[in-house]
Amino acid sequence: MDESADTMSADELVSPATGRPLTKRGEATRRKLLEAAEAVFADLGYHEASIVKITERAGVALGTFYLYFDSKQTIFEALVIDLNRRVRHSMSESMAQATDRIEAERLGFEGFFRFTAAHPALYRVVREAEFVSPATLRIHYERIVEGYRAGLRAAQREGDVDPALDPEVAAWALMGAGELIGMRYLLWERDADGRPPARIDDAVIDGMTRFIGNALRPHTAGTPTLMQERESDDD
Amino acid sequence: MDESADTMSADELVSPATGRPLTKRGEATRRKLLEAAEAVFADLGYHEASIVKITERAGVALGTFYLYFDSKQTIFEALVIDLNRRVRHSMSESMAQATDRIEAERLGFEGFFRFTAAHPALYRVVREAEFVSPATLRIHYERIVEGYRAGLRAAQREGDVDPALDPEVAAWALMGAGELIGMRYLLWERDADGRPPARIDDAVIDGMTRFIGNALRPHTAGTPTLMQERESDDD
Amino acid sequence: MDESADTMSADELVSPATGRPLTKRGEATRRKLLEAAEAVFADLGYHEASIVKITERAGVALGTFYLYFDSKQTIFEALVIDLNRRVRHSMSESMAQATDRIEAERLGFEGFFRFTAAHPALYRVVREAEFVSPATLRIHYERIVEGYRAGLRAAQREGDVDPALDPEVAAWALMGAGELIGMRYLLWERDADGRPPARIDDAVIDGMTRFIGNALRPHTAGTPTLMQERESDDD
Amino acid sequence: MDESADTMSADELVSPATGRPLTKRGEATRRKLLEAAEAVFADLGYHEASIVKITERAGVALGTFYLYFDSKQTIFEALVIDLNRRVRHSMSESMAQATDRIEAERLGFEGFFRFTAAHPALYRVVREAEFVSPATLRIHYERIVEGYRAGLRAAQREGDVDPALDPEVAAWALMGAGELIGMRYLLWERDADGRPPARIDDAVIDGMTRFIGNALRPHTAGTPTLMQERESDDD
DNA sequence: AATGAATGAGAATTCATTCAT
DNA sequence: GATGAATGAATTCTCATTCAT
Repeated sequence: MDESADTMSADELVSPATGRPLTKRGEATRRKLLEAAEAVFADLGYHEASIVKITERAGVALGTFYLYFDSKQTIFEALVIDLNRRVRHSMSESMAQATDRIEAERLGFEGFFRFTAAHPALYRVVREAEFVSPATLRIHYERIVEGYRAGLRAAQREGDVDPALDPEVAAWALMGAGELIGMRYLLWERDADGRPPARIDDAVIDGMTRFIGNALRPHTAGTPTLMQERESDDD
Repeated sequence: MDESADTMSADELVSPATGRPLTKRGEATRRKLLEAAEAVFADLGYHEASIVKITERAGVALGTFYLYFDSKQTIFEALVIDLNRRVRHSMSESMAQATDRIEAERLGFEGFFRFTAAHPALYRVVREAEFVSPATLRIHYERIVEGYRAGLRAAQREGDVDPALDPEVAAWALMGAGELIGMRYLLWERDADGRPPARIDDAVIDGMTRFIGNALRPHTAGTPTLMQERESDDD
Repeated sequence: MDESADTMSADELVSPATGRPLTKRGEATRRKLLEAAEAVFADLGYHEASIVKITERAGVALGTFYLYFDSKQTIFEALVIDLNRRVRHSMSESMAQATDRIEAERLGFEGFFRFTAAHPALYRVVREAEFVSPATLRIHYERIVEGYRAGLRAAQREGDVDPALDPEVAAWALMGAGELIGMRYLLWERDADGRPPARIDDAVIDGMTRFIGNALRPHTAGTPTLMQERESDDD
Repeated sequence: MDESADTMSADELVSPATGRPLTKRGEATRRKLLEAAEAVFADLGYHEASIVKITERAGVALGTFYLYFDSKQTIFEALVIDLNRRVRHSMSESMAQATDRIEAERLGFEGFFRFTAAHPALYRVVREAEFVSPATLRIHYERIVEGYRAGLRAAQREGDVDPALDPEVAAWALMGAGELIGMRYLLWERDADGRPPARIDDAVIDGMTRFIGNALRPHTAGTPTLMQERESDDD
């Protein structure tokens, strides 16, 4: 997996202290910190992690941290954005193999699962953003949904996906389904030796595929009319 | 909504300090603490919350806390378990109205959304358990999945749900879908006045209903065969 | 000198943390902290002083500090107000011995000098307030000026002090004169052994007395007309 | 006011790093640093000021600072000495206008007030020296007192000033009086718009003039005898 | 001469938990 | 049962100073 090729989007990095662009040496140190932060947050979660632990792991002095990041929260956010880029990269690489639209969606999941399996602890980092930096989590989800939605729309135009589906709603539903499946069968699962699995069990993948296929594929007849009887239910 | 009838499962409460069962007065204090904790955790999240804030809100002295709970984590766990009970109550109450199996699933979602809408900040508490007490979150999810799975199995036996679906996998997928939809359209959404909506927009509910209906309903022909060509993909 | 009788004005002390009134034990601890702070600020000045040093000197744990004071600045301010009370006490005790109005003013200085000589390092604390908490320094000066001004007014009514003097301006001038004399001849002066003097040299007291006497006493004739030629001089 | 003509006494400046005399370019950089330091110390006070802020304001790199000054304290001291020169310049320029001895003293005050009014924040810098570099503050005060004392002595010889006054003591008293009046009526005073006044109110100047005139002028008869009854008062 | 990255000691502050009353 | 004072480890962040380039 080469998604970690570059660790950070490089658009004009500047020192938060001086506001000046980084020198080459500075950029290298910044990268060391980001990599250390990734490891530490994955091991300990956001709240157990500390800046000392990050700088120790990066092999730099404590004060150096503040040359590159304003706070623990700042580096966390940078990391989430970076991880988002890498997950999407893994997903789109996977989807590129697809021969049809629905298969593409399925392969998107596989790319997602592959990333999660390769960095089991890391995906936890992303989810913790809900409690650390909600705005950043929104960005993460919205960027993924955006890809899904575009794919679903295109598939609807070509008749591969049920035209009655709302692509936005379906995209959020699919992402949620994928996350929980990933959490349940990758992060919680342990094999006989107590180790996390390298990939999701085939049976689960089959189940997931069927579920997605059902949900998305166009249906000829007898389609749902249930919602007609929805009445205004309140508490 | 009467799901808050009793705030805590009451099976033989004992003081963690003395190990003795609680007196009536003791039970009242314990309940006050739990209610205060609910409010404080909802307002501030787990890490910003503090024992002093909880005891202040409960109107008891700091030391009193440790008469009833071992630690901040303990009371948090008690709260999550309690919330789980209340969410499931809301769901099953809703499902009881259903006239058919698939509608029951849809109504389950509505019960879930209703609870979330009524206590927007509270459901955040449950999700935060992933980072505070993962074991407790598993319990929460598993209890919900259990209900789903049983429902799906029964529906499959009666031919209302696609027999090819794995009920366990489908249950996790559905729950994930529901959570993300809830988060997106209840917790993040704001109306014109910047207030969270009391309920999910009808169009979204329709979209969700279609999605679920598709995913679950039995399909006569041309069913997915895509997975046959799944090959061992690695990193 | 008994001006240190009570170390703190006692009007309803409350914990800054809980806002509740202090118990007897709490008040004792608070006093210990205040006394330690007095010593530490006097030894080291505001910026070299630290909360650890204060609590170590007080013999309490670091965290205890925050049960009684919000910050280093807060305890400093409390101390300045307290010292102000004690200086004024020393001054008014001294003035009570006077047999005439002008002598009273002179004795006021002596009371001030006596306090400064008894706590040489301490008066530095008060002056440092200019840079730490200007508002508190204003309070300090204004309280002293208030006393002066009242005394001068009364003396003017009885014909003991030049009726042409502005009592407010004269009060500030006198206070400034006293402070600098005190600084020069008490805080800077060292005797043969390098020790600060216990009192100001008589010759200086005489000089000061003459200066004050001149400045305040009514003058029969040839009084100043200098200001007539003051013209609007600007930069 | 041209007192800022040269910002630093120029007797053979050398680099503290190399010990070598400064080049022309070096002197320019040194001056930039000193001017920046003046602004930063005035804005923030000694402790809030930082070397980075000074170098940023000067538009040079952080490391450059140590080419010209040994430490933060060093540059502060250099600044105080410089300000002292400028205050005295302002005072003597003012005194040169006087037609008699006592008026000269009054005009000295006006020069002092004019400087303070023109650089309200700056005079604070000088006073802060008491806590940063007491030795430097002594130099500052002693240089001013020296001028006063000489003036008073000359005036006494010519019979313009009370011969019974101790010129040294009177000088310190006058300086203290001037400082507090300046602080009270220039630095604390705010006009209707909340802005510091450009000059001291005439009434205050009049009051001050009367005070000084009284204190210094020779008095024909009935002069103070109060001090004869001074007895050794101790604690 | 000038640069700016790196350093690390030191500061203030928080808070879960204990325990004597 | 209830109280609330005391504890102290741990955390984040600042900044004067050094030094390799």
